[in-house]
Amino acid sequence: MKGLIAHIKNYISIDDNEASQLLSYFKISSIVKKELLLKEGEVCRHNYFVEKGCLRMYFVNDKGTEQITQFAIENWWIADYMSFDRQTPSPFYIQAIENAEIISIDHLRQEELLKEMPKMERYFRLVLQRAYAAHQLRIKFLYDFSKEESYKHFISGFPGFAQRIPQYMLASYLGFTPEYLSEIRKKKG
Amino acid sequence: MKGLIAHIKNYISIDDNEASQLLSYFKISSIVKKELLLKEGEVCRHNYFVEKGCLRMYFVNDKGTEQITQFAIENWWIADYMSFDRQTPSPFYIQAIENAEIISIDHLRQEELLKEMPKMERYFRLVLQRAYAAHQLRIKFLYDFSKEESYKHFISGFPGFAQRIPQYMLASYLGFTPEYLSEIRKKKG
DNA sequence: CGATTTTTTGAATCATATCAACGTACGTGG
DNA sequence: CCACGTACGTTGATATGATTCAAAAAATCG
Repeated sequence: MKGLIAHIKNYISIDDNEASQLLSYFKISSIVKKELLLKEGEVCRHNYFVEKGCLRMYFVNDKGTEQITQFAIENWWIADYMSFDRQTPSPFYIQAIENAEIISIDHLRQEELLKEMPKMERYFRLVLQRAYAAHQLRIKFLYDFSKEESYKHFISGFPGFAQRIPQYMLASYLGFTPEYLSEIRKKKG
Repeated sequence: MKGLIAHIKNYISIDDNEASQLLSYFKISSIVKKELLLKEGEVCRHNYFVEKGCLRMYFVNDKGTEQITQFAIENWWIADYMSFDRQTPSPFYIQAIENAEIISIDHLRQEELLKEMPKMERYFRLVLQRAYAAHQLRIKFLYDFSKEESYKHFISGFPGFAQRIPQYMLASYLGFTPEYLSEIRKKKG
């Protein structure tokens, strides 16, 4: 829970009393590589915070290929917010790609928390604003960059992260085939 | 201001007193087609709500082509949130593509508003959560659909809207060329 | 080690871009 | 309210970045 509390303190100030109040709303769990937190067709009932490890969000397309839409590493929140918001079935999977420690809060408990501690509205607003801002930029990159540029940009933007995941997952996230990624890498060294 | 107040009331309850308090924080303005609210290199100082009309957000790529990343129509908020958050220069333009009525609030005033009326944190959180949710789905569509499917999906998802904008803008938003859009349309009658 | 998972190769193919030219529509000022 | 100019849309030929498929090579794991 250390990571989450520290993260919250980056955005709003809370005293020790409030911090311990918070704890009762969240559940911490260890999950193993490949474990699924959400499956296609299920409702996304929880909002997840990654204390440690790495998750991916993906869907399966018509051809049966897994398409990764996002990763979540330490200090990121992840959920299918459309499904979470409306409690409707999700088209996505969320899966651990490393053993991980996850803090979760379900939809109802989150509402209760926000009722009891309205200042947490500010925390979540700021987290979502930052996430939305990142997505706006991501859309720009998707339109602006060739596949090769996307790869280079990712590598330099998240140094070290590329080594944590198989290349075919990176290719999937960047929107091209593993074969083509292989070709890009060959070209450069 | 009617539209904004109604929009806020969809998310939180406010009494007449609070509603009139709100008014003093926002500024309403009429802008004409082609007018720019934000230019590349400027800081995005305002958060904009569209009461009437239509805006586009775009950037200019290396080749000098305008790439549209989003539209904003009635009842949508728009800003470059990275730039707005950190008050750093934006890579984007925001422009009216129809005469429009816009409600705006600058970064500082928004903070003052949130201090005076903390329940507005909830409003903005919910707005951002919905916007982020829409972006998550948009990323999925970008990966899932062929260009032709993107077009069909957009047309059926926003019936009537395609008629409000030139086709080359729709092509730009969907990530392909006007020539190719023309070809897609030919195929279908 | 052997078994599975991941990465690389190369050839054929496809979706989409590019460019240049022509056709159409539309709004603005005379 | 017409005519002109500019903005928008279409066409077809050619080019290209990226995919597909099948198979081999390499890395990782129990």
